Amino acid sequence: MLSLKFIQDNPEFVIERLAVKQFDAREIVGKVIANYERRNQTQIEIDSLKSSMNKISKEVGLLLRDKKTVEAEEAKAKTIELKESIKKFESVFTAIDEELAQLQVLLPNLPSSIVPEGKTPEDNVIVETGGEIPSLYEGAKPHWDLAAQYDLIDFELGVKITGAGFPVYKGLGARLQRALVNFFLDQARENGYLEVQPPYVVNEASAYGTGQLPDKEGQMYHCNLDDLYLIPTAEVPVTNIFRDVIVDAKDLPIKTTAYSACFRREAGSYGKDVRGLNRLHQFDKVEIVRISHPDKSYESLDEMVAYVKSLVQKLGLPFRILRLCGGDMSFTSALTYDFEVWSAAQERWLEVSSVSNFESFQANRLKLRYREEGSKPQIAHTLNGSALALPRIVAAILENYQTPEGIRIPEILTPYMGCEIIRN
RNA sequence: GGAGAGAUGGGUGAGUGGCUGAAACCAGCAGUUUGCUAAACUGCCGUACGGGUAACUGUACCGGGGGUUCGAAUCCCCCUCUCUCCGCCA
Repeated sequence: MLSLKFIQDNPEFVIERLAVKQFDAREIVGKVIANYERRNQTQIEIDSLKSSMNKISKEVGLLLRDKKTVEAEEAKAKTIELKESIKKFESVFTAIDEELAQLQVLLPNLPSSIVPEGKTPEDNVIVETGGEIPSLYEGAKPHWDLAAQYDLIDFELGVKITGAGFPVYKGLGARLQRALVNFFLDQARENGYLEVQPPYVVNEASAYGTGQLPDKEGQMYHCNLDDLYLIPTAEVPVTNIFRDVIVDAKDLPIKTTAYSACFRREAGSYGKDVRGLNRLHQFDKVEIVRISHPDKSYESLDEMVAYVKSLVQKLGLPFRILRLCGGDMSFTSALTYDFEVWSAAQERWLEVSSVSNFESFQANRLKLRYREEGSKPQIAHTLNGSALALPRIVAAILENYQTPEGIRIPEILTPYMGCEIIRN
């Protein structure tokens, strides 16, 4: 979330930047500033009343010690009125503060200066394309047919066990999952990311910390009995490692990676683009997360984009990188690059990664700070990216690498797969 | 699931109503001493929100919330979490 002070100091800037995200912030910014000022005024009142109160209490203590009972009683009497005023002002303060907090979470993050104007995905800017779009042979199939033909993925079995969107991977299909996860983790490690294995279930504080709560509540599976949430991405537990933490500036950037299963309800997305592996309720993903110095976060973002690019290139998949326009960006992001790979049989681009700089937006909520030698703690910047999400990568591999003889395995994966081609 | 214990600053840990934002020790930082290292000694060493150009200063915070009291880390109530033992179990 944006800091109150920043909003107060730069109201016009906030409004102008949020317009790029197609968000009209005028009313909220006005209310935030008004409430913030009222809150501070109230705090001044309360603090001075409490200060008087503390003084009197101290006096009473001293008087009683000296056995001056009468004077002590007189002093006590003076507190009655003070106490009431404090109570009154405090309830006002609490009300204002709560309203302020509610308003504050309504404001999205400001898009960075290079975010393109625009409302829909059509307005995203293609910043790079690479790889060669394969021309398939006559009779080439979409991945869901290939998955069935080679008995790699059983969607119906998943329906029986759980429901739609929970496929069962079998044989070389299962092995391909494991191969990709291992490949991605090995690459991340070689690039200096610390591998962690986080919980797949998080508490409310964590879900709030990364911004899933309060607004995206319906997108997560919730375990009622224990009031815990299934993670929609490893970003949640991994970023929350740093909640309420003050890190040493010289340790920045902190680079962390994690594999996890991801669980998403995908409420309201039925019917469109949900065939096969295109949209699942449970899928595997390797995530990279960085904590950066504010002056270096865009450098970090560039490195992460370059890293993700190296992955799709090593897999030999045709890709393009998009800089998301204001209207297509997430609530929390300041700048996002999406990676898409070409799915040759579906003849469409599939999003496989999203790499974002959140600047201080998440860190503010997380109270994630860094300390420069000898100075006060400052809010850090957080970034994350998928590196990569498996299902659509699998879809693209199956489709792009299919031949009449079988599905070839990208060379880089053959050590992990133990074979070069998937045949019947 | 049953029984018990506990939650204090970066760590260990003292503190049962007032001069305690919190002893002591360890770690850390700065300095003195020293041929180097080590040791010893001295000082510093929490966070947040306010006010102030600033020096500085007010308030809050001892798991969270409420209560008693002139005054709460300390007493009372509720909640959460952690640990130990037993049971069950990968």
